[in-house]
Parts: sequence; structure tokens; C-alpha cells
Amino acid sequence: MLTEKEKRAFQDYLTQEGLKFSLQRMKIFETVLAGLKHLTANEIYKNVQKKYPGIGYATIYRTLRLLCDAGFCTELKCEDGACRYEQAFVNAHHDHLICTKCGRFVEVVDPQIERLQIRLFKINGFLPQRHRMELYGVCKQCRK
Amino acid sequence: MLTEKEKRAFQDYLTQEGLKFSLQRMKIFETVLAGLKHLTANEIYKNVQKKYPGIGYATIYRTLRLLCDAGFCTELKCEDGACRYEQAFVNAHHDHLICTKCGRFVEVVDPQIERLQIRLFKINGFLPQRHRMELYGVCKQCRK
DNA sequence: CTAAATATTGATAATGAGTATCAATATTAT
DNA sequence: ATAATATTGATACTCATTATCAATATTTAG
Ligand SMILES: [Mn+2]
Ligand SMILES: [Mn+2]
Ligand SMILES: [Zn+2]
Ligand SMILES: [Zn+2]
Repeated sequence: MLTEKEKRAFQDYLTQEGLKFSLQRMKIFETVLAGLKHLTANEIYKNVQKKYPGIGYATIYRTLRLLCDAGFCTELKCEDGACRYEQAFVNAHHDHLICTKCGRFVEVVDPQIERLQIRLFKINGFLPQRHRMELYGVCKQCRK
Repeated sequence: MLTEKEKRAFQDYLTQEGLKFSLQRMKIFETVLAGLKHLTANEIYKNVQKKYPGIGYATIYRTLRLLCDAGFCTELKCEDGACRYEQAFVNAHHDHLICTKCGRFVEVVDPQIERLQIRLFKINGFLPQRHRMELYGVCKQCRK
């Protein structure tokens, strides 16, 4: 699931930025990119620990910040108060449908909505930067 | 800015729910409904203190929760990690354009977007409950 | 290949928002 | 008025995240 090309891109980024390579950084990068999506920092911590016990909490947070800054990963501030992370290497921008019963995330993009959002920015004299749209409801499985 | 009718609605709500009237509750209600919008709990705390020194932090949080449950007020989980509150007595649902330079909030509703959101729920087998849409950009003033 | 320069790490203390606890006090019903 | 009950403020606590710092690892220069 994680290609050599992606690993190299990460190493190149570190070099470009004058940062040093470390095994913990690579393990976190691998976990975030190859693993499940929409994980909290704590879930990522537990995942990385399986492969690399002894890793510190602080390193998880530091590296997640690094990955977000580098654009390999995006942060999603959730309603439960925690942040969830998902790889942004392959996946481009998308929004989320979230089940309020089971927490399921469904990724969606509606080009019409995206266009109307730009129009809203324009109408109100804003220079568009980014947006966040979350649709909360009950998924099919949870209604049975 | 705060009418007798609104005050009475609050008192009626308390009675209906078997809750008791208190001066601190009324002061907080007045501040949230009459004051600025999109304030954090701490900002509301400081505002209420001007009129009612000695009020406790816990009472602010408790009453904000009460006001949200009652539908007088809505909570907006912001990117800076804090919640912001705004009265919902007059104002119905709306979304926000937020300036990333100055923090200005502009309230918007786009009926077309709202319709497309419902369609997205349907397409994905979700029972719609609510949504949140925030558009981040740079406002006209901040681009000068 | 060393050794110096520099960045990273993990442990842990600190922060900040929000919640839980509890005895003192206020409101309401009788 | 009195008893029953809810609310309050102080404060301890939780939870996610950030800051600090000495020990360690990586990189660079010689
Ligand atoms: Mn996603
Ligand atoms: Mn608003
Ligand atoms: Zn579900
Ligand atoms: Zn602005």
C-alpha cells in the first residue's frame, strides 16, 4: 500500500527542509499513509507502537504536525474534541458524511457544491483558501 | 436588543423543564442573546462578570449547555479548539465564512447548497440530521 | 573515518478547555 | 414558614495537546 516513490518523497522533503531522517518518523509516515483513515493521534500512537514499541507520544504529535505541514497528511478537527488524521498523498480534497450512531466516515465531493462555495466566497469579497463541510446523519446500517 | 418576549420564553422553558430561576442564568441568557455573536465561553464569562461579578466558570458552562439544549443558542466547534456560541432565538440555521487573518465571521445560507447537501445524504443512504460548513479565506479589508 | 555541530527523541511537566464533585445557598412547593 | 429540591462557586479532575530538557542519533566538515 505504501510505494517506494512515497517513501522517497518523504525523505526528499526532510532533506529539502534540512530535517534529519529517523526511523520513528518513517514508521509514523508509513502508518499514516498505509493504514486506516480518520484516526486520532492516540490511535496512531497505538498502531505505531506495535511496530515500534518505545516511541513517545510527543514524537507522534510532532511528526503528525510535520506531515501536515508537508502536505502528506491532513488534520480534521472532530466534534468529539480530538483531531483525526488522514493521508493526503493520493487523496485530494473531499468532505465527509459522518454517522452520528457508529462514527462511520464516508468521503464525498460534490462538484456543484464546490462551485457554489467559490461563488459564496466571491459574493462576500473573500479570497478563497479552503473549506470544511461535514454532514451528520444516520447511516443505512444504523437505521436497521 | 433583548425583548420581554424572549425573557418570558426563557422563564417558561425553565418552568416547563422543572428547572429553577436564577439571576445568574438570566444574566447569561441576556449576554448570549443580546451581545456579540461567536463568543467563546471565556469571553462570555468576562462579559457576564461585568454585570454580575462573582459568577463562577462552571455556571457559565452549565448554562450555555442549558441554552443549547433549549435551542436558544448554538455551539460552534472552532478550529482554534474552543467552542463559540451564538444566539439561535431569532437566527435560524446558517453557515460561516471566516477570515483567516482577522477572524471576522460572515453568516451565509445558500439554498442551492442546502439542497445539494440533502441530495448527498440521500445518495449515500444517510438520514440527514445536521451539517456544518465553514469557508475559510481572506476578507476584503484584510487584502487591502 | 572521526569529531563537532546540530536535530531528534522520550519522559514528563505544563497548558487550556471543559466536566465532575460537593458543601453551602437559593428557589419552589406545601 | 418549612421541607424538598435544584443551583451555585470553588476546586479537583480529565483529556488532548504543547513545551521543556537532558540524553541520543544523524549529518556535516575535516
Ligand atoms: Mn477523509
Ligand atoms: Mn453565526
Ligand atoms: Zn452508522
Ligand atoms: Zn479579515
